[in-house]
Amino acid sequence: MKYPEYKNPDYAQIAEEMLAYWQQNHIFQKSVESRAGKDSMETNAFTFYEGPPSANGTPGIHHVMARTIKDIFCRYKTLKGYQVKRKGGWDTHGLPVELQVEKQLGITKEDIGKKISVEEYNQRCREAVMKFKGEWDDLTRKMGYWVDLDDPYITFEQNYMESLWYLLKMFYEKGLLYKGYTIQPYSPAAGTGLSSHELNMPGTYKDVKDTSVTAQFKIRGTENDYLLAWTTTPWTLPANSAIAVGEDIDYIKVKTFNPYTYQPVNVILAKDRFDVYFNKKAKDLLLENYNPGDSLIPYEVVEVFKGKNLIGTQYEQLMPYVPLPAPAFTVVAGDYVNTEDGTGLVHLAKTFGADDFRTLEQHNIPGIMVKDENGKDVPIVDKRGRFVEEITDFAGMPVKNYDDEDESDPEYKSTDVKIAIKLKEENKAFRVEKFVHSYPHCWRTDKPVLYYPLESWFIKTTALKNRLVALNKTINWKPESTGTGRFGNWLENLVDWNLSRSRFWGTPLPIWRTEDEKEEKCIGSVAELREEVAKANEVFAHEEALVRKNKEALAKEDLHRPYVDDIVLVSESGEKMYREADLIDVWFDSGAMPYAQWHYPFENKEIFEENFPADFISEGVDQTRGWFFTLHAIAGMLFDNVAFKNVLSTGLVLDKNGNKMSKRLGNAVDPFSTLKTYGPDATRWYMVANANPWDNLRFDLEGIKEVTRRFFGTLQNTYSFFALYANLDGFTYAEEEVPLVKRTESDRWIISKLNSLIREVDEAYMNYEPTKAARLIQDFTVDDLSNWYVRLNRKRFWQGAYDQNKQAAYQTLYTCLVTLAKLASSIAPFYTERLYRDLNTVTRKEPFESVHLSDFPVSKQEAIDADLEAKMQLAQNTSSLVHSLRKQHTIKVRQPLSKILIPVLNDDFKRRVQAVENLILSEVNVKDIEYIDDTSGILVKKIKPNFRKLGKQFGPKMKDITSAIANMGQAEINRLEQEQQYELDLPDERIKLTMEDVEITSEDIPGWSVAREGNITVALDIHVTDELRKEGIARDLVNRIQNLRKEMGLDVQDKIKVSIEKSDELVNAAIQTHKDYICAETQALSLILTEQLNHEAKVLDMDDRQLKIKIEV
RNA sequence: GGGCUUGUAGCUCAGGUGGUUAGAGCGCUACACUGAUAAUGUAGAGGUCCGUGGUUCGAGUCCACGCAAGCCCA
Repeated sequence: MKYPEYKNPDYAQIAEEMLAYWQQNHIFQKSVESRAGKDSMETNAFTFYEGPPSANGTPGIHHVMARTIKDIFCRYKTLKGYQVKRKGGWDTHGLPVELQVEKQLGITKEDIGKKISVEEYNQRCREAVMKFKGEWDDLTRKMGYWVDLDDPYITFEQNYMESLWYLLKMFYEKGLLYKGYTIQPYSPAAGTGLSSHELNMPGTYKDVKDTSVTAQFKIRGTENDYLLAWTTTPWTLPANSAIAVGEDIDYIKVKTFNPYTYQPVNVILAKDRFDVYFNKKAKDLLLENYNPGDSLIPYEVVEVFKGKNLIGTQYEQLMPYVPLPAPAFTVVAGDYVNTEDGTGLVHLAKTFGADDFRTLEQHNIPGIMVKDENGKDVPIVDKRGRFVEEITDFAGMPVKNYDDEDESDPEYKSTDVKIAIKLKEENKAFRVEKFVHSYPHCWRTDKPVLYYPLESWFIKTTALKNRLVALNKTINWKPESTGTGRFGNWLENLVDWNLSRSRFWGTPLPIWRTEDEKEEKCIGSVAELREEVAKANEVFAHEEALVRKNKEALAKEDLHRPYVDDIVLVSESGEKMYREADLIDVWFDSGAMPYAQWHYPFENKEIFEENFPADFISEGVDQTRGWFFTLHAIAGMLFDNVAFKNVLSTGLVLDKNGNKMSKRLGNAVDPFSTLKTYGPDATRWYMVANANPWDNLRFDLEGIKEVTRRFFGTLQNTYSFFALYANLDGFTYAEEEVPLVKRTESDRWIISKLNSLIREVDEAYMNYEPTKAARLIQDFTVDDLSNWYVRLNRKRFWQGAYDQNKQAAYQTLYTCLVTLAKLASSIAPFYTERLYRDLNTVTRKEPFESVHLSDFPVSKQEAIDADLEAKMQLAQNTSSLVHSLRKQHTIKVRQPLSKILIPVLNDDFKRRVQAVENLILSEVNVKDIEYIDDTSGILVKKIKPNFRKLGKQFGPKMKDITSAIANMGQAEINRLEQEQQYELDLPDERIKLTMEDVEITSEDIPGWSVAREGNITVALDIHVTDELRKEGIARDLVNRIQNLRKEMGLDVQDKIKVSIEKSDELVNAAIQTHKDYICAETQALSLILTEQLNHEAKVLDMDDRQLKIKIEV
């Protein structure tokens, strides 16, 4: 059996072949099954949760990135012996699906229930949502992402939704699910709330000219001190119940006069806003010279202070229609306060602004509310956008022009203007002016939108905030900052989770209420729903239509709208109960997947328990407040546990210029064509090796090409080299393992490096650092294995008998290759499969039919030889220096030189160089190394302070020490070396230096051309004697003959006869002297020098001369 | 407006705990190698370490304030 050899490997094709191999042999299933626990008590499960994608769009290249990361760690853990089940999943509900269907049908939300029934609409959604499942599955396979596609969880399935209901009921029973209100965009003209999507539609934001008021809020207990706050919605002023300031903003108190009432006032505003409110022209006017009505009003700054000094200040209610007790009318801190417009003090009306609501909620300050006919708290503006009775002066007035009044009529006064007039009269307005700003309008009615409290169902996440924060601290976040920063801050500033969505395609909220809202029920399972329906049907048996509808709805076996909406239940007191119309946030769907994917608790209880929480999840960083949060919230609140122990959040995939990819701009990279062109291995490798997964990736196809060439090309070349000669020699690893001590230095070195590599790569994977792992593997392959080990050992493979030395070389290289295949298999699963199988199928060293069924290599500590690694480093650096010197003098490597000189400053250094002396000599084609030490008398030394050590010790005196050491001459350095210590004179003291306090290097060898790097200095003897010249010519000749052999198409073992026409003396002598060498190298049976060659001879260029030669087989 | 991330060579990226010549690959230029060869090696050019202050004997590294880009949230 031979190792397969390939002419031009096509990596995409290799992937296709390996994919077919996996499918035929069920490798994925085996990789899971073969890792089952040895007995039932043993649990070696490594649990991974798949964040469900939505299949209503086609996958992009960023999905390849995200899924590569997921795949890497699942494969790695499998190699480490864990059983990693990966259940796939599909996210199927939500707004994007609805919008897609609406677009496709050419309808809007308005038309649902009119032009199209909810039933049909939802049916369309159900079809649309799996539209591209085929593409997704195809990509999943082609990119080598191992996930169970046959039995995925699907969020719209009845079982899945039943688990959701169960969880919702858990929340409900813990008192964590409640109905409250939230400030949302609301259109009084249309009588409906607007989604953020509707608010983002083009044309909703328009520039309008509104009346803005800077109001004066009188500070309690002062005569005439006022806080100034600015608003573009004066109609919200009657609802004011607090004022926000920025804690670090500078504020000033200014003594001046009210421009409308002319009364003296002291007003407080941000220092940065001073110029806007006070006219420079009045700066020199005196307060005492002011006359009421003067157009220029004098002013004087009397105090400057920070915002935090204002916090807690109490003020009088501005428009006291509805009284409130303290802590209302207090100054609080708001992180959103700025000084770009307004006064730097922000008026807060709890019912009419989201920030306002949140801030006041945090400070436990109530909003201004009135009771409606049912005794329920309602805002002072009704749902039609009009003031309620209690706002006596303005009762019934619309807060915006909702009555289509003619605004161009000179008599027209908006409610805002009327409020402004009243404030002016009452000495409560400091400035009133028109202000143009962008304000949202309802896309249906074109009328202004209000921010208004609307009822919603909430999960009371704030109740368990501290627990959620504490649990988060046990999670290993990659990168850490996402966990402590983005996610941690989000938890610290948690607000209750608004579950309600007014939509159609989603999981219905399982809550039924009586019309008077006094009784309610939360349903936690299908069985419970059946029971309740049975009860209702009994109580309402006389209402045939109701009973029939209830029965029909149940029979649908579907928990979606509209069926559940048709179900009427009965309350304890015998009232009818109707379902709350809301659907729940789709994030609840995905956050509940740990339970719902197993239909917990109705089925699979054990499986769930074994697989909760997840050991590992990974998604884009944009999921922080999405999936990561909902997973965490549900697990933390209901199960008092984390949902995942390790999480890697991935960055974005941008185009090569750093721009966001979009199909519209045409810079999106098609994943299918990329995989087809470059193959999945190079694509995955590039993505992982190029940047850390949490950093944004600038995706450039050129990068994939580079990876293909540099890493895969080199690895493939190394394999080809091995295969070529192993096949010739019949190496199948059948012989005994050659013990390490019997292998060469370079064998032991590469094996040492390999074992170091195993340890480091293992660590990198373990720490969820795939980029580090990829780079380590790549550097080892290219630099250590290919460019050093193989290059230096080439001859061992094609020269000489098949002896132990040669076997050691094969064994060493084989071990490196097969280990690399395993280490890299998590990232490049296809190519490494080919490599592993090409090797293992011949040797049968391991019983596995796939690299993915093998075990992760174990680093052998005893094989790691740090000293040897250091020595080889020395050899590499020294060789590099010699090459550099040759280069300077344009002496090619083929020309042998007699010696190099290396200054040695200590015995240890010398010992190390000597150990690799032969390597260096053959690498740089030099005959000898001469070591120069003190006794030679030609060494010039250089001394430098050890900054790290001396700095710690002497700190500020470093400048003096540095110059004192720089002034030490050769004699002083020698004295230090001999006595191991030295008294250093500083300007005002004398300190003792030891050898550890300095670094001594050799500077120069007088009269020689030297090269230096770090602590190595090398000098090269560039004198070429005739002997050396002849040897160089012989080598040149060998090289030319080898080229001719190749041109002639000869095989490696073919023998030849060589005739050469005589040339000058030197060449002739060279050929004669080195005849045996030339013949041996070129497989020549004879080499004859003749007077003249006929026309068949080839003419060779040998630098400055030509040579006629003839080769016969 | 807030939170978080990123900013080092033309490009993509490394640069534990501060230490005196800031590195790699690609690209470019030159040379070499030629039984791994549609490979490979060596060398060279190329830097305001985003900016400004500060701490320190010493800052790419620590601190503050900015700038730019990105994400999420308002």
